[in-house]
Amino acid sequence: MAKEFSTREENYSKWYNDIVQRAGLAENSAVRGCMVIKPYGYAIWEKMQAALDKMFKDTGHSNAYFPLFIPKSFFSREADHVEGFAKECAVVTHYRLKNSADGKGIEVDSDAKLEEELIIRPTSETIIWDTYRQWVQSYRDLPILINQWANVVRWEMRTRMFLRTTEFLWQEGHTAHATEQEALEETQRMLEVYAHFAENFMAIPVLKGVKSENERFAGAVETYCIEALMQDGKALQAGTSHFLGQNFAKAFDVKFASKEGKLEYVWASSWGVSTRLVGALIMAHSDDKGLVLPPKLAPIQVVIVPIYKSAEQYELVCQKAAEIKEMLENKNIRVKLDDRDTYKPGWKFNEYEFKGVPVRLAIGPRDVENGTIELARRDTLEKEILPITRLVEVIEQLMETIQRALFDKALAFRETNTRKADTWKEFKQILDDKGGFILAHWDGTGETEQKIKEETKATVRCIPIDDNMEEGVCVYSGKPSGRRVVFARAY
RNA sequence: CGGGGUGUAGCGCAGCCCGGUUAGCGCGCGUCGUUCGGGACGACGAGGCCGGAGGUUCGAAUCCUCUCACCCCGACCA
Repeated sequence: MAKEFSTREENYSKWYNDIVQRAGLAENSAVRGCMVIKPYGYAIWEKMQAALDKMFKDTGHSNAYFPLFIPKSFFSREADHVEGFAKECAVVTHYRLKNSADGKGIEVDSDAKLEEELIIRPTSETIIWDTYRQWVQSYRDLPILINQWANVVRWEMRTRMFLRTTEFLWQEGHTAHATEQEALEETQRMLEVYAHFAENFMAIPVLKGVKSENERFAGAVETYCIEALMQDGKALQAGTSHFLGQNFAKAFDVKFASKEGKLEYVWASSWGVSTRLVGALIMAHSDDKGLVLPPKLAPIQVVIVPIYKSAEQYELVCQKAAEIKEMLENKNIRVKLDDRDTYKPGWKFNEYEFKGVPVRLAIGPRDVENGTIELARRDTLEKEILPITRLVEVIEQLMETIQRALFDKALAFRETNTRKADTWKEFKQILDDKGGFILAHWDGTGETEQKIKEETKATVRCIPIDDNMEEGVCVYSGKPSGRRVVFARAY
């Protein structure tokens, strides 16, 4: 009996929640706004971590860990930074509990008030820069290239699984450099790393660009970003890399003696991606049958489902399946043999389909006899029967093929959903009818952006990094513009 | 914080308007048997302080008051 599954058409956000739940990625916890990331969901995050971590190491970074708590006073050091985060900080005020007077419960011990309140990090710039001050004296101490994998807390009013939760997991890179040029290069290098990761591992095409002033990170001079388009036509910021200038160095007094013997402030960058990427992955590729995962990030790349009637057949088929599993594992393919006798084959087919396993193999007595196996692709839902002798070769090939097919499909979707708008009417029309990315001229002012946002909910997603300069007039104000920027409604 | 909604079995819900004695259904769960190439079927069975507190009443899941929790929509955001 088929279970109901919401479709994207009917109710996009319900479809999304169904996938998260039914694929076993995460569930709501007892704490409002916080989720439990379940093993399968966490396995996807671990795959992301592994790939990113390697890229960070390959570009010269080391991992370290800084405290979860940040003294309140640190926050006020950088003016824009406090203002940006003040409204969403969780604060620790006490360090002890005691039994309540009526003996029925437990309460905060008012005698145990902290002298200085601690903020639970919404991001770590402040504590890291306070630390870097100790580490830097000379140009010889630079650059500092550090990343940390951590959890952060931002007290959001409305949350959605993976896309916006009160606590989330991420990585944050924090680098210190002797020159502006070097810091800027670092910022751009990491943006490239993110773009490469998104496109080659997540199979999601991204636009690289710069944020408008309104959307810039609190405390940054410039925020670079990668923007992806989801299947409902909304944009999702998939990663950011900030050029911090000397803002934090000045706020935390981080100076170094240059080769010339002059005392100068250090230049900085910071960059991060979060578990939000899991949400992006879901919304970019999945279909009405469930999750669809790109092979490079799939915790299970191939699942083998044995088909049998009798106990003898079970033995026979499972033995063959185990051999196949080993053959594939020798090629570093992640294989699961689901030999549970407690579920039927049909049930398993559906199970792995909504879990997004890229390739499913089914093997039964007939196959064992004929030396064949049934192979089904999750992305296209195509099935074929092939000789076992060709299997390893075919699957190795298929991993590449599926990875590429998902990217191509997502790219084609983005291309058909990227449109130019030259008039205000056209602009609104596109948003109402179709959504997607809109390339339009903008006068570059925060006021205009704000007005556009109020009237349409669309924002400037980014000012693309490319050479497509083109004179025009702002779609809203009619003032001159030097290039088109990307607008969209966003997550 | 505004506006709307929902709390009944592990999950999804009906019952409530119009109070009535053992509180129901589907999925899931357990045992047994037949099944097994796209979510099998039958038989039997387990599982509920009807969100919490107070009130009205001979009698409350149902009516009243208060309270708590969660969800959706808006203002903020990776």
